[in-house]
Amino acid sequence: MSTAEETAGGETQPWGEVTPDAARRLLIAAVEAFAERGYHATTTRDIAGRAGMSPAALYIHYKTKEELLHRISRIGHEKALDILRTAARREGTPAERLADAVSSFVRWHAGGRTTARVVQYELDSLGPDARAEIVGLRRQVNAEVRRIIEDGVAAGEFDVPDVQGTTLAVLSLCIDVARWFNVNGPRTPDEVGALYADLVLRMVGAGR
Amino acid sequence: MSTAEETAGGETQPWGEVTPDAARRLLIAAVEAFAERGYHATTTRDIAGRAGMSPAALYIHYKTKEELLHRISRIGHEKALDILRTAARREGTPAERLADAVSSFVRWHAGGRTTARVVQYELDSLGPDARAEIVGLRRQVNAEVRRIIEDGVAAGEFDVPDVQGTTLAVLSLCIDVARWFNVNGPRTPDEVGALYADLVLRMVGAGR
DNA sequence: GCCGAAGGTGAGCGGTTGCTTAGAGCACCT
DNA sequence: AGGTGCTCTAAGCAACCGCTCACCTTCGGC
Repeated sequence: MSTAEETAGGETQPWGEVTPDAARRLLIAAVEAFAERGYHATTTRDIAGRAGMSPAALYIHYKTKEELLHRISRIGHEKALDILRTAARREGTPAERLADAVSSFVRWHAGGRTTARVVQYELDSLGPDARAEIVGLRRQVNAEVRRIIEDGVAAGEFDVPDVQGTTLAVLSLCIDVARWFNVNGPRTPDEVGALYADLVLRMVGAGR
Repeated sequence: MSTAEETAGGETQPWGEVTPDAARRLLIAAVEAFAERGYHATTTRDIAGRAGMSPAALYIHYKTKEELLHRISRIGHEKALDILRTAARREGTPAERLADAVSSFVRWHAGGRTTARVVQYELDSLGPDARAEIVGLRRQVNAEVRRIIEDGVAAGEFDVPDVQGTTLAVLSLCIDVARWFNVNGPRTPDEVGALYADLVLRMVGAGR
């Protein structure tokens, strides 16, 4: 009851862990603004305004504008990694686990497009230290997908000449959903997830 | 001889059509700056400085900073469309044409990553009118790929349940190369192009 | 030798940026 | 009643932004 992770609306709200209420409102406002206009085109006044506060209130909860992006990026990557881990470590054949990983990963990028956009496309706006931390999380994301593909190859279920290259392509395909997906478009996140899971299984030669 | 399209270095230079020499230098400087820092984080002083000129010189050749981005985006999209058209309209089986289209499209995104990054990821930084024009070019890009896939389906060579969805996925896969490709990484643009052509043929079920 | 057009510069204008400061309001403890 | 944090605001500072303007140089045509 305390930290609900979903709203009735539909978009996931994984910001339950951001504890002072005002800090969470500011962070959600920042996600929306960054997703719409990009990090550099967003002003601290805009963020504070969306949260219904004065510009100075931002600096009570965050040291700089960049710290906001850093927090958003870390929490988002941890959520993405969690989704992949859950799918990768469930029981089932490699094909089932890969399909599960891709469809849920894509659902997250499509359904939470606002968040995913910031998380995936504003990495370069972070300073060196923060970026290094996020790059570490990305390596874990890569490793998780790679492991499923390696398992499939080892089991003789997949036919993949270049495991790392294919891992990169699969992740790239999923991540780019955040760029083109349109909430008012013809497809639901579920449909895109199902389509992409099928395409990825073909890429690894799982349909024999 | 007059408008060489390639340098000995390797990266394509399709800016031969930008006619006053100073205007071309400014435009190339802008491409580099936009690719590194993003449009909004780039200052006109930075662009002019890279071109070895004073900040005011920019406004002799371009009305605004946005006009620079618009020009870059239009020329880049026309080049990308040209690459796809050439591959789509050559003779050969649909599988050969699709592989050709994907590998050359990917080569362009990987080899000219600097340009491709600006072209593909700064669309939202354009104003409404300029964006509308570029969106029109993107629709033509989509149509070109879609036509190859439809031809393959009609010929019985491809097995594709969702033609438009697969078209979107193929384009998305190619475009996202501009985001992750690293010039100092382990793969050459040619290698990525060949890998991706193979993956896409699997996606459309062309390997029987 | 003079001229006008074209390309370039140094200085700077109005506006906006990220961020700071001084202080107000308010719940809570003793 | 008086102190003590905590949250938030109004005002504003120094720096920087896109862009302009008055002026200088170069150069082909006559």
